[in-house]
Amino acid sequence: MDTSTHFGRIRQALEEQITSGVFPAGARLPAERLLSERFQTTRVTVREALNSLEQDGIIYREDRRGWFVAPPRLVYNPTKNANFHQMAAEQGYAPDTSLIEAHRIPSTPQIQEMLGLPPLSQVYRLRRLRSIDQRVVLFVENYIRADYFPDLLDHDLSQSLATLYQERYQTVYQHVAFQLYPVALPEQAASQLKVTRGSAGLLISRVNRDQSNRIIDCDFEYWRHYALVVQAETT
Amino acid sequence: MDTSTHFGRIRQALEEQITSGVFPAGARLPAERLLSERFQTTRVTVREALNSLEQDGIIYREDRRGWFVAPPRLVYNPTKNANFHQMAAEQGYAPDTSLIEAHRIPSTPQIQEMLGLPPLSQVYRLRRLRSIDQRVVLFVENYIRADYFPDLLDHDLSQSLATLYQERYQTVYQHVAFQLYPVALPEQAASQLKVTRGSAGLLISRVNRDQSNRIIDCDFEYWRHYALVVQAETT
DNA sequence: AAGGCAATCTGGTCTATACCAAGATGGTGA
DNA sequence: TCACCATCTTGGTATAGACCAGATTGCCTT
Repeated sequence: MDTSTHFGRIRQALEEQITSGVFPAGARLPAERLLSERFQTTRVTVREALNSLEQDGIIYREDRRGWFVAPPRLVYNPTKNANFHQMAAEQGYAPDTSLIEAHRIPSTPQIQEMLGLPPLSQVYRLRRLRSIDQRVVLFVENYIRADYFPDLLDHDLSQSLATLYQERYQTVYQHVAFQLYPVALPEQAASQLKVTRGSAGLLISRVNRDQSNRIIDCDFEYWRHYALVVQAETT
Repeated sequence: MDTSTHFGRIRQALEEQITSGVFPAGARLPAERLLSERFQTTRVTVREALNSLEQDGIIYREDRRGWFVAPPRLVYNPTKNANFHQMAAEQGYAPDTSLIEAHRIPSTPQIQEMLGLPPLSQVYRLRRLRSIDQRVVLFVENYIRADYFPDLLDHDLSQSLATLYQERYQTVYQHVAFQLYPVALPEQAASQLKVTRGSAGLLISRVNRDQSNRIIDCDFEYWRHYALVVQAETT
């Protein structure tokens, strides 16, 4: 690390205190104003150091609540039959899903194209928020073919969809196409994830097919960028 | 976009001028000082708007040279037998590779583990810089088993390794395991990519096997984050 | 024509300060 | 007991400067 600048030294000092355990994962850092006193500098410079650490995924912020030490990244394999709860549990985290909304709505052109549906088709739209160890890391929108899953909304939607499909509809994820790209989090995702609008994030969109190769749903996953490392392999 | 703030309005104004073509892909934006005059504000606020656009991958900076409009993202499929030149050409870009250095060196513990090598093994380390349409987008380090590829350094190393392996060594990429995560670019990658240390980037590391399932090389690819969208699918 | 140097332009870093708006907290009254 | 409100704390946004160091450019010298 470059310690020739004031901001570089602040960055390094904080980083050391984090890795040495003075501030453990999940801990809140001292307030910006306090840090600027401690380091004999201004808030502007402190914020540059904090932004830099945030970029690196070492800390994250919650809007007007403070800066926190980021926990280790979740390893995410989008090619495996994605089950958030199972994946998180296997890695020793305590996962949780909360349902924000669930509706049956007419599909939009974009969704029609992704799902291969004709205009005016009905889809379910789920919006859910997922956390590991009480930390919100993922805001996800699912769009699901309504004709394949009658009465879907009557079930518990805070569980894994993969599980629900399998147990109630004899349907399993078999094939997935995904796109992944770094973005700044859009308004809705940012506010749900309680981060500042424009924070770095990762958008993963997937189109899923079942055992008969029918497209059954697609989703848009907005991840906090520090929260995961994507891993996959092919043969 | 939120235009309730000064910085939000600046952001939107710039974004409109970019999407409307006033500033085409690759164009340089006016200097920060000039923008702050135009928008009747200060450099600090202008820089916040620019940082926000940068996060979104709409613009990028080159250290002390200026701000530029980002070209469309390259679609990258890490599961296909990765050939940078072929991939870029197929998408209508003009790719180029320049060799920074190529040595035969003793492997480090990290590399030994990734390649499954005993201590003291020799590997080739290549450092290369890759660009599309004259814009540097990727800094990549390759570590290659020296025992499998005698005299590798005598060949043209600014071409695709996949091509070289195939034509000279009857070896093809067959299987790849990759990890991908958002990072702040480390010192060396940032300076090679001519961006500010700490800029957002994407690190993709891969371990490649040949048709006999032998591990033949691994690499660390540091991408400018705006430069690509990762895409893959599985069956 | 080629090389080197100096002026100029650019973003990078920094100080000092101010006000705003949302989150957290604790007390008060129904 | 619980809803509400005032207060305090926090980060978010903004102003108005300043100096530094690398990149660029063009002139001047050889």
